[in-house]
Formats: sequence, structure tokens, C-alpha cells
Amino acid sequence: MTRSSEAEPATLSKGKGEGRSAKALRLRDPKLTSARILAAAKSEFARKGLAGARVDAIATRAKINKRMIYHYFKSKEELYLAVLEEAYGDLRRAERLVDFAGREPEDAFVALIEFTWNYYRQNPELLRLIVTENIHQARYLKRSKKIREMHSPFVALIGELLERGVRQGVFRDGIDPNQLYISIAALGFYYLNNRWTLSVIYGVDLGAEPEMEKRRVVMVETILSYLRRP
Amino acid sequence: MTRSSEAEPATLSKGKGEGRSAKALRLRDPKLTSARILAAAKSEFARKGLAGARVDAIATRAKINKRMIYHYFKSKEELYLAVLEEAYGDLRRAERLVDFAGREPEDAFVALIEFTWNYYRQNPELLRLIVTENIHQARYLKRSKKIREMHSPFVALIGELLERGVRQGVFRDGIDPNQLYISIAALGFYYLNNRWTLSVIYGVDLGAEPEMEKRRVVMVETILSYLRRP
DNA sequence: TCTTGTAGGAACGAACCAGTCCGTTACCTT
DNA sequence: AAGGTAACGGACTGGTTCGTTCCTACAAGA
Repeated sequence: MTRSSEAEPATLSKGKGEGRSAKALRLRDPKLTSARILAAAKSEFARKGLAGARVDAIATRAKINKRMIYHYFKSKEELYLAVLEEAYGDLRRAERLVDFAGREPEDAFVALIEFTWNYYRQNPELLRLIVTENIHQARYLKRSKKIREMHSPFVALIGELLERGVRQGVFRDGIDPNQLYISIAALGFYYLNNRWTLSVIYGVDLGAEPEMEKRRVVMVETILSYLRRP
Repeated sequence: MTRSSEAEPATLSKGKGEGRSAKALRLRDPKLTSARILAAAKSEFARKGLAGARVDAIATRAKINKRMIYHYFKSKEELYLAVLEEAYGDLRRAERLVDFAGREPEDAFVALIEFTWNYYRQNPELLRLIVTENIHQARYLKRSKKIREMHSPFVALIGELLERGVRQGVFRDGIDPNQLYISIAALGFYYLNNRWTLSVIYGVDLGAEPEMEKRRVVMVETILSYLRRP
């Protein structure tokens, strides 16, 4: 019953150091194991919510023993919080990578809106997790210290862009950056998250590409109209 | 008929030696009982989601025996669907009661936006239920025949208002009523539902009145800017 | 060499929980 | 007035689920 089992565990090369060389096939890989648990948990929690998620299902999906979940994360709830933190962290990291240098305010806003839209589209699990956490009135997120440190770079950026736009005479004055960012998020988030019930009510598949594309255009136009000086 | 229902059943005290005498005291009241179950279930499902809700908790809250839940509704899931249908029905009924007669297009839109905002504020449970149902990708709503018949009167109204506004030269052309209604809903829905996590992230209580009022103003201004001819 | 951390398997137990059995009683119809 | 049915209740059950326990094994760093 030797454990030659599957192919190699992909040797998650996470850095440069890597002094061990020869032993390519890692039988024990704490980072990989906990990463696998996290990935499986993310999927399960996003799909079923906190109460609906099954720890056994996460173990099966991660192809590890359930015991390992309690080894790395103390409880179902701590695992859930870890998943949340990771998902938010990924978003913030992606936001920081967008390059707005040298763009005029209006162009920058278009890029910002489209980044948000695309990120939401490509990361449906993040949206589900946020929604789940709001059902719990952010009870778990409140516990997290990491989250509070993870400010979005977009809010400050929006502040700067608004200022420049006003100085250039293209944007109206007195817009609140926080509220604006919420509006941008809202127009995409609501659509993507609620498209299931909306599709039933309207009798249209809002997840289909033509409808999705329409939404992107409406989002951009709505925000730009609001920004422009009347 | 002499359906004298409505009368107060209230007294559930059966230990009393009080003779039966007056027939006013109803011990059995199917309508009231199932209404109580529905109300309790609405609260429980909204708070905990479908998986998180406990049938026993619903029974306790409704002050009835759990057996009655299965008497009136066949299962937890059917009860959940009944709750959803009722919540949607209430919304549609309220929408139909708004009077837009004689208003100019722009005023009518303001009224429509504010109605939506106020209704969402006053019915947080509806939002939670919708969110829960979307986690399930509208699996239960799809089963419902009632829902498909419950078209919102607002979509047709928006179509008319847009047309009149365009004819009057105050609105821009080519706006999609469906997308517009989604935008209006989105700006309020997202804020109210996600204010828990957003408050943690921003470090501000977005549920406080000054912030809520700011939101209302932003909503109206955003939509009107989009409507107005550039 | 020894210690600690990583890993798997199997099964348990206690709590929990949706749904049912079985019996009783109020109310309506005839 | 009788009889049937719908409304109700207490207690229970069979299955599930989180978290644990006991056991074995081995990898790697000290």
C-alpha cells in the first residue's frame, strides 16, 4: 500500500530559496495542503453558505483527511474566516496591480469601472462569500484584524481623480468618493449576484453574453453621466 | 358566513378552569395559524438562510407545534418557497399602490426611486430572502408559477416615462427600461444588504441616518444624471 | 539520534434536526 | 345529534454533522 498514488503534487514553487533541490516529490507539503483546504473551502462556502457547507465535503474535495482541517484551522468558523480573508486579500492585490498612470480622469474611471466589473465576473465566489457574510451581519469579518488593514486603494484614487476632474472643469463638484465607489460596485455586484432571480422574473437569461455586455455599457454610462458637469 | 374571525384568539391558556361559555374564543384558527407560521418562517429564513434556519425555531417563534408546519406546508423547502412568494407578492402589491398620475417624467422617476429605497429600508427581510435565493441560483423560485405572473408594474411604467421624457426633450434616447430598473434597484439594494461588510471595511456605520440619507440623495442624482439629455 | 510536525484511517459520540407516529379534540356539515 | 374532518400536540426516530480520539507512520530539522 505504498503511496506512490497520484502524480506529483505539482511542487508549488513558491519562491526562489528552494535549497532542497533533488527531492522534487514532496510527500509533505503543509503550504500546499492548507492551500488545497482553503481552495476547497472557498468553493464549498461560496456554493452553500456557512451553515450549508459541509466539513466532510471540503475534506473530500481537497483530497485530504478531515482531520487535517482541524489541524490547520481550529474550527469550521475559523476556516470560513480564513477563506474570507484570502478572498478579500486577492481582490486588494489585484486592485493594486491596475495601472492608472498617465490617464485622464475620465479614462481612469472607465478603467476602474471595467476592472471592477471584470473582477466580479471572474470571481463569482468572492461575491457569494460577501453576500453570505452580510447575512451574518459581518459577525466574522468584524473579528478579523487583517481585513481592517486591507484598505482598497481605489477610494483614495477616486478622490484624486475627482479633484483633478473638477480642476479640469470636466467633473462636477461635491461628489463623495466613498459613495461613488459604492455606486460603482453596486451596479455590477447587484446584477451579477441577483441575476438568478431577476432572470426568472424577467424571463430573460441575464447571464448570457449580450445581456452582460449591455450591463457593462450601462454601468460606464451611468457613472460617467453622474460625474460630468451638468 | 358570519366569519367572525379576526376576533382575538390570544388566550392560549388551556389550564384555566374558565368555562367555555362564549364562543368568541377560537381555539382553532387555520388562517391565523398558518399566517403565524409564515411570519415566523420569514424572520427565521431571512436571518439564517435556508440551511441555517431551524424548523424547531420557527415553531417556537410561531408558538405552534412543529407538527403544524408539516400540516400546512409539506416540508421546510415548501415553507421557504411560500415565504418567498408572499414577500414578492407584498412588494408587487405595494408597487401597484403608488400613484404616479399627473406627474412629469422626472418627478415620477424621483418618486419611483424613493419608493424603492423606502420599501427596501422598511423590508430588510425581503432583501435577505432574495439574497438567499440567489445563493441557490433561484432553484426554488423557478418552481413557482405565482412568481412568473407577478410582473412588476414599474418596468412598463418606466418605459412610458422614458418615452414621454424623450418626446419632451428632457431625457436622452435609447435607454433600456429593464436595465434602468435594475440600476435603480442596484444602487439601493447593494448598499443596504452589504452595509455590514462595507461598514467594517470603511470603518463607518453606514446604517446610521446621516449616511443613509446621503445614499438616498446619491441614488436620485445618479439616475437623473443618466436620464437627462447631455 | 530524538523531537516535533505532518499525514492518513476509522470510528465514535453527542448534539442536532427534519420529519413522522399516534392519539386527541374542536369545529362544520348534514 | 351524529359523524367526519381538519386542527392540534407530545414524543419519538432515524439520519446527519461537527468535532474528537486513538492509532499508525514517516519527514525533516535540532
